[in-house]
Amino acid sequence: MTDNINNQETAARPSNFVRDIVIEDLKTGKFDGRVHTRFPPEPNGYLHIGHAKSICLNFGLAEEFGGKCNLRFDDTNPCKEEVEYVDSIIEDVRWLGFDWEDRLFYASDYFQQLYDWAVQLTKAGKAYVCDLTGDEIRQYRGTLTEPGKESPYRNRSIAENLDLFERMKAGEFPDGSRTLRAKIDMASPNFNMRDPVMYRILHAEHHRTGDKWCIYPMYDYTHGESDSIERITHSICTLEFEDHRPLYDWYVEQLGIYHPQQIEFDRLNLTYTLLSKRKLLALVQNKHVSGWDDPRMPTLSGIRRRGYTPEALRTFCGRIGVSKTNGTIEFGLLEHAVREDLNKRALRVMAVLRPLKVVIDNYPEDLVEEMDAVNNPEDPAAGTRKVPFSKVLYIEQDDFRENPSKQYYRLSPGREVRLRYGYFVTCTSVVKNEQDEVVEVHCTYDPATRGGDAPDGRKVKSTIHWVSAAHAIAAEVRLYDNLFARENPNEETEGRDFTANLNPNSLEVVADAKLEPSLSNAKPGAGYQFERLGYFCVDKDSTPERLVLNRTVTLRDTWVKIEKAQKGKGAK
RNA sequence: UCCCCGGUCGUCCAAUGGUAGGACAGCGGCCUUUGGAGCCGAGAAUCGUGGUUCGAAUCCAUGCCGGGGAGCCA
Repeated sequence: MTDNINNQETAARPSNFVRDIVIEDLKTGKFDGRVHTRFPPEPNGYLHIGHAKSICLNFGLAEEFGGKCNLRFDDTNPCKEEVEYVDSIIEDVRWLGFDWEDRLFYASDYFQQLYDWAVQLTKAGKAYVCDLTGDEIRQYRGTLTEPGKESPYRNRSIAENLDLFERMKAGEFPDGSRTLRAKIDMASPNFNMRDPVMYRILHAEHHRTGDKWCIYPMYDYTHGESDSIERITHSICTLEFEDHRPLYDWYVEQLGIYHPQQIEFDRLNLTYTLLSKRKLLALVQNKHVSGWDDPRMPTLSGIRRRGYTPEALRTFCGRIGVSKTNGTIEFGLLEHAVREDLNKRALRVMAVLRPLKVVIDNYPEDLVEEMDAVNNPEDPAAGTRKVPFSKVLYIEQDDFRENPSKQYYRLSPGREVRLRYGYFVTCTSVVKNEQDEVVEVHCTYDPATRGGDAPDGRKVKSTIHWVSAAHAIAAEVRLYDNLFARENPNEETEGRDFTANLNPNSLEVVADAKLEPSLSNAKPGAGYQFERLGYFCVDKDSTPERLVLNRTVTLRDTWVKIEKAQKGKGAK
């Protein structure tokens, strides 16, 4: 194990305080040189990118130090949990590329053991059955500044407690009528220690145990013991559980069982993004999005459908670091991570989102040439393909300007540009409609520049993409922007809830994009770079008749910056 | 108001008493058959005040600011 501490890979990883604790524990032999973590979601919603951070941390630590990481469902509240969520969580963690082998567990697997331990604590006088109502418990608990009062049921005899707890389990009492509570300290400055509830009565169907139980253990009572059963060494959770650690420790100490170490880190916050299961659920239920896997959602299923790769996500999670600061990561860092990954791997292809017809007047009427195009300049092994070229083409509307500014150097009247992998063409005239809009551009081409090279060495400032009109495939392309218009979607706007911050333009559907023919058998999930436009992937809504694509992310675009700066100047 | 946890470039993370460094963003340049990618460069921070020390982002005190906490949720 010392080898694991000192090997080069370890040294190369960025340090963070959780990792430092693990390294220190390995050094001192605290857990006999073991590293055993767990990722413990409650199956009450879909996983989002915030969970990815936790997954990468937990599985990553195990990976780095030759340890293990379990997947465990914290399913102690049957009212909120569903198998649909269990299934999606399993799929998402796998997709991220992690493997828990045969260590898939459920807190509900431990219900009997947990019950037995509760009996043990009761027998030891450390737990009691309380008949206070929810409201009364709250009143007795005290306030931030005042200590709580002891429950009148606190000093019941052990025999009575045992009897009542058994009858709670047997279903003799209605929901909410009694609880089992730990007998700790009603005057503790930490609310979690003011006789916390261990068990509540819930006559509810559990997605795994059915109606076997009508009492369910609380998170605080369950978590440490579950970790203990699984021999977890480092129980990593988010910051809001810091105040719960004394209770976590109390339970395992009173029980005298193996004691894992809880460590808290900061949860992920992303600009323009909401990472709260409750609010994401509301977006789904109120149809603000098409579902949990809407490509605008920060869920792993949404992100996956959007075209992000697991590699990009893992890189991102590694790069953002782990600390105890409450920070917010800029969304741009995530985008950078996908671009970096996709740039290396995505096949290039030409597609025109908003077609403008181009006629090359001096090109033979019926000639079709197959031009050689490079599939990925970053990866020679990806090879080349043929792209048909003909007299009538589509180019991007953005790539033509009748009255260009000085800095605009794409196609305009009288100017020569390169059609990528095609020819140099010069604009000679335009055709306009009644609204004075350019609907057709006429050009001449230079036959000597076939493939895009000028034998006389002359240069053009711009290279633009195109597709042959006769060969183009029509497709629907969905363009996405931030789901929220505000950097912090939680910020209230005049007392209205977070949905007031939704970006009305987060989805734009381009109904009639034109794609080069090599895309004809593209399969759902496949990702491409549309040259000069961005990364796109085939959506599951595609049919054999009609492709649907999602824009994953645009390419970095310095032109929009120049344009914005120009407009800014013009305004002043 | 009481308890807990934090405060380092615009953002996120490092520096573990010894030259404050990296990434993203922004800016300038080079290169380019993607205004992409790549390459180079400059700029940019230790919350305030005292103290300990030869030496403090780091240790101590205090103030300020931010986050979390009064579920029979997790």
